[in-house]
Amino acid sequence: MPRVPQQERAKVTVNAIVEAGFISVQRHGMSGTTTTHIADIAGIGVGSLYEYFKNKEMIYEAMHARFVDDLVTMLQPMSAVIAHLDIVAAIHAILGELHELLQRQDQRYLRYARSALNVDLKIAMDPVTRALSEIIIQYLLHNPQYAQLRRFAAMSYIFIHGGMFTMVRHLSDPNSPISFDELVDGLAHMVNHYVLMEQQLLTANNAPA
Amino acid sequence: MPRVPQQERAKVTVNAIVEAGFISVQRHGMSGTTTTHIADIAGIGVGSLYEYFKNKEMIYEAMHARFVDDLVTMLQPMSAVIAHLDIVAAIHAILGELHELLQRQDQRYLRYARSALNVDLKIAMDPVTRALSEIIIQYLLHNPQYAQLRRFAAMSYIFIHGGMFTMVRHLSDPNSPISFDELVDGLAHMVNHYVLMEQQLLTANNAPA
Amino acid sequence: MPRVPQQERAKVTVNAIVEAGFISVQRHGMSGTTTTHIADIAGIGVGSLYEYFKNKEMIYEAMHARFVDDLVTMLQPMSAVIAHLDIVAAIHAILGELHELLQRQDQRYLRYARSALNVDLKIAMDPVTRALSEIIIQYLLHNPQYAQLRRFAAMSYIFIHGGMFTMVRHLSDPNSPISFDELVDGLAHMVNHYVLMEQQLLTANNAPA
Amino acid sequence: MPRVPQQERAKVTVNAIVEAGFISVQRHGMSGTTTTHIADIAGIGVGSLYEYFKNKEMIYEAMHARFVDDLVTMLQPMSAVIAHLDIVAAIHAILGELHELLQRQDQRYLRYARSALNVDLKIAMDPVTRALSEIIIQYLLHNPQYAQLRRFAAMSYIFIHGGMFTMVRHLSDPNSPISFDELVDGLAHMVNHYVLMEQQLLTANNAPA
DNA sequence: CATGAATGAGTATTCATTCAT
DNA sequence: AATGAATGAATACTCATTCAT
Repeated sequence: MPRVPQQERAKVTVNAIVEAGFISVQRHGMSGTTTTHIADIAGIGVGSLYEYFKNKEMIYEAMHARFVDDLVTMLQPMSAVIAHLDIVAAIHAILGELHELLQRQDQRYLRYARSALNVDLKIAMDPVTRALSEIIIQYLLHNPQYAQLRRFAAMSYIFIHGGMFTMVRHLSDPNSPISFDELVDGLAHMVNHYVLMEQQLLTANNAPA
Repeated sequence: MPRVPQQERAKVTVNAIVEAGFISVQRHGMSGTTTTHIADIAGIGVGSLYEYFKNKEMIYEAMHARFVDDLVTMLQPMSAVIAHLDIVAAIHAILGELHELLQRQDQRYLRYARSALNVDLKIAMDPVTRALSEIIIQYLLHNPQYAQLRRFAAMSYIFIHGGMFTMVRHLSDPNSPISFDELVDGLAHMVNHYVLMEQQLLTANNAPA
Repeated sequence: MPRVPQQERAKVTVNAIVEAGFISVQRHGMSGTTTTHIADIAGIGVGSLYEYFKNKEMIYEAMHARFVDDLVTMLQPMSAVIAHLDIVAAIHAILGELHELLQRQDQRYLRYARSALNVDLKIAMDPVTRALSEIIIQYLLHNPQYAQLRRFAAMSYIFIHGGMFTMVRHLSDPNSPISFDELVDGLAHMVNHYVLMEQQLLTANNAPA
Repeated sequence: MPRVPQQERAKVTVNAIVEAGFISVQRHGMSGTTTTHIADIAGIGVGSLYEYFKNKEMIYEAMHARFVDDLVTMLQPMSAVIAHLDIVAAIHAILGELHELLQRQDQRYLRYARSALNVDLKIAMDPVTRALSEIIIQYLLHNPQYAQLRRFAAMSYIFIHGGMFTMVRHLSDPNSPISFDELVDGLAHMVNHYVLMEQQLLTANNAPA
């Protein structure tokens, strides 16, 4: 029965375990990661893992929570800045930050995402979705001309899931036929053109005087 | 040492093994699949697996090849029909076929893709990319007005990877916030609007003579 | 190094540990009992167990001593009363008390005996044997007609071990073919008939003068 | 999923595992027995245990079945002989055989019973009870004078459980206050006197006309 | 060709015991 | 005295792979 970390020392240990989890996935992949690996990297005994985590699965959950948390932490403060950019620049900004996050610490999160983005895992991306929605809402408040887009939910879903996956895949693919900048530029214009065209169509529909 | 199947009987066995692989992944998931499962389902002894495949990994490779092959086989004949459709209808047609393929045989391929589409596996999607390119080329020959799109490679990459992943994820997600039709419609209009806007911009650039 | 409890507080703790031992065996069985369980129930830290007991085994020993002690404490005062009963009533009295002891505190001792009465444990039943002997001696002093029974030691041994085991087993067996009263009655008459018959035989042997 | 042994070789292995189980319990006690011990003694790999037994528990079950089976096999043919003996001789005969069975192969079964007779284990002694009942019935057919004993079920229960346990305990106790012969003699006369006295009482009740 | 029994290195998990605070 | 975090040896069980028949 995993204990709730009460002492400061314990919190340090819990943190070390999660860190070690990322490092192990980085080194051995997710299915190649063993509890012994994690314990060794964390510099603790195997038994200690089970002081704080019911089982290996719970360590992965904690890792995922950390990942999502860092994603959200990265996204939240961007809202204010992004609202004043045009769509292409805004997406460049967001994906640039994401890129930096994934590359951080020798691609720790990229390696993790590569294994975890397997659709099997019931990855709760909800907090990320919510953080992005918040950004979009702020954006729309500053750019009301985009306010009546159709297919809003679907396009968000596609952008979040497809965009994330494509980016992780691209960053992991040494033989990609396109450059990273081309990918980001593509995603940005994909959104931009969609929005522009929608706006145009809506205007045309409303104008018919 | 796995032999190359020379007799007809051997080909039948190899086929049975690959089939059994899909069925096992369907039943137990990829990480829950064992060589014994596969052998049992295929109706042969475990030892026999190794007559035709060097190891388990090779069976997965064969399964992937089969999957890609079926994807390509599905795509190729669509070329002719699609060329005469508008973009939205064309994408609906393609994704509809893909949907049917993934649902086939009690979601055999969907279950497989769910496990396999994690970025870890060096899934060679090249043949699929090539088949799609062929469709697009045929499309452009019939619709020369779209011929000078910018970011062609990037958009293909995004569409193939992001689209595929989003679709598999959506089909596997019981709590998706959008319907399948909304997803397909979203993907179709994403492409359509991009193309229309590009065309408009290009026309504008070329006109002002 | 376990200290001998000198302070009052320490005695309280030792007692709490032994109590906790019984409760844990009751809840989790003997092989399911861990030092952590015991410490938690006793409301102390694991480390503290080792202040008073060299190891887990010693806790079990203390529990056994307590059990035997309570058995003896129960038996001793019965001597006076029993001496005035006939054999059947006497045995009913003794087994009735034993029954009550085993049922006490939600079958605390019954659960313990169930695990402990396996022959592996070198359970020292000597004090119990001695207490019973004392009862019998008192009984014989008041009932001199039974004084020259043959096989006295063997019958005591059989009664103490076999009787105890059978009773614990019966109380633990939900599907026993006989009722508890039948069991007690059986044990009582087993002894009674033996004694009566012996007496008869002895009288016959001594009489023919 | 343990396979059903089909080849002759497999049956030999299954047998070797059960044998090894007894030997390991003999050497290390039941709780000291590990799957590795058993495999080593059986001269096979650990994995092979699990080819034929779902888990360690199932091995113990097989051992118990073997033990009960040997007990029954020992008892069954005694019926004919015993019917012609007086009660004391009959019980001596039965316990003598039991003694021999427990001593066999360096006390293999004795050591097993010592651990297994723990009341915790839901040891199904039913077949043994049935075999003994058969003996008793045959005995009564030849000795109709004993036919109307009261407390028949209870006395059988006491004799089987208490007698068995007492015997195993005695054989395992180096400091027993009585000899084995005294024990057997005690059990025999316990039954004999009970029966004699019952007969006497019944006769007295029926006679007084 | 085919088999399936045998294998054993590898894995997650437990728990009595220690010891720094 | 008391604690509880840390430990790591030990354990049951799995499964890809081999090889004698």
